[in-house]
Amino acid sequence: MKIGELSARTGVSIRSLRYYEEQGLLAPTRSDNGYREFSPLAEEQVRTIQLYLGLGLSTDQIAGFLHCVLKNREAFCNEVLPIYREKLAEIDSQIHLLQNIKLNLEDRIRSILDERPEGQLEE
Amino acid sequence: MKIGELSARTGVSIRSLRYYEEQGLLAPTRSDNGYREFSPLAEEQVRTIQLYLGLGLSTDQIAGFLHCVLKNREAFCNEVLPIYREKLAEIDSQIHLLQNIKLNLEDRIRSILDERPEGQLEE
DNA sequence: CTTGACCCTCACACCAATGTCACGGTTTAT
DNA sequence: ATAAACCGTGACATTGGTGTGAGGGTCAAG
Repeated sequence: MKIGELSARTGVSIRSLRYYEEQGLLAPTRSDNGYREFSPLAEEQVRTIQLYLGLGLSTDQIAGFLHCVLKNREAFCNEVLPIYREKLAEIDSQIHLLQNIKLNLEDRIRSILDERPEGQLEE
Repeated sequence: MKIGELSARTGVSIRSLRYYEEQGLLAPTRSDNGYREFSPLAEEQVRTIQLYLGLGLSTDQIAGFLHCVLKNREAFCNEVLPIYREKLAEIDSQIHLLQNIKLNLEDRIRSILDERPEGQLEE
């Protein structure tokens, strides 16, 4: 199938599909006229890519194990687990950072409300 | 004081101080030779800017209330509270997003470990 | 007068996936 | 044959605070 059909089937923009190819995540053949020709399997492949992107992985990381997980169960691809753990640690530290900011903001909001219980105006 | 001194006093890079001026957060005068001349108050001002940046506010948002909070208590600057609330909502939604991803990752890690209790290798 | 430590402006790089032009070739249907 | 609907490549924009480098003034001490 051509890129337009793959895009329509998956909901992923043509631009992104071309980008995935550039990043080594898709490897369509080329027709005589230069058009990309995708196998029917590409549809599931694109959904798989989207799934990993949704987990916050980069195309680089996905490229490291995509060929394996397309053929095997994830559990048998040794590259996956360390990447998951790395990502999890990263997410955790982001969450902590955001929670600190959140507490700080809540404190400051509370201070303002305490200090200005009425709807006072200024400036 | 000149920009180098302000940078040394605050720990903020010269590059950033120039950027803050560009964004309307600092307004140094200029000496005859074109050098920026900062008032002693600029030091506290820079610390205040850093504080708000640390809360995740943009220079644009800070510019909206900085002149007020430098003269009054925060509670009397009406622009502050809505921005805090907006930011808080944003932070909250980011935390939720990250927590969803986190749960997802943890599930997937658990699945892998369940499915592969031994240190099996492949590929 | 020279050296070195300042200062200035302008401008590109970064991160990473996606949008969006421009410009041009191909195919399909009328 | 022509228009519409595809497809191709290339390249710039986005986000936003900061790093970095080029190229060039200013000034104080020796």
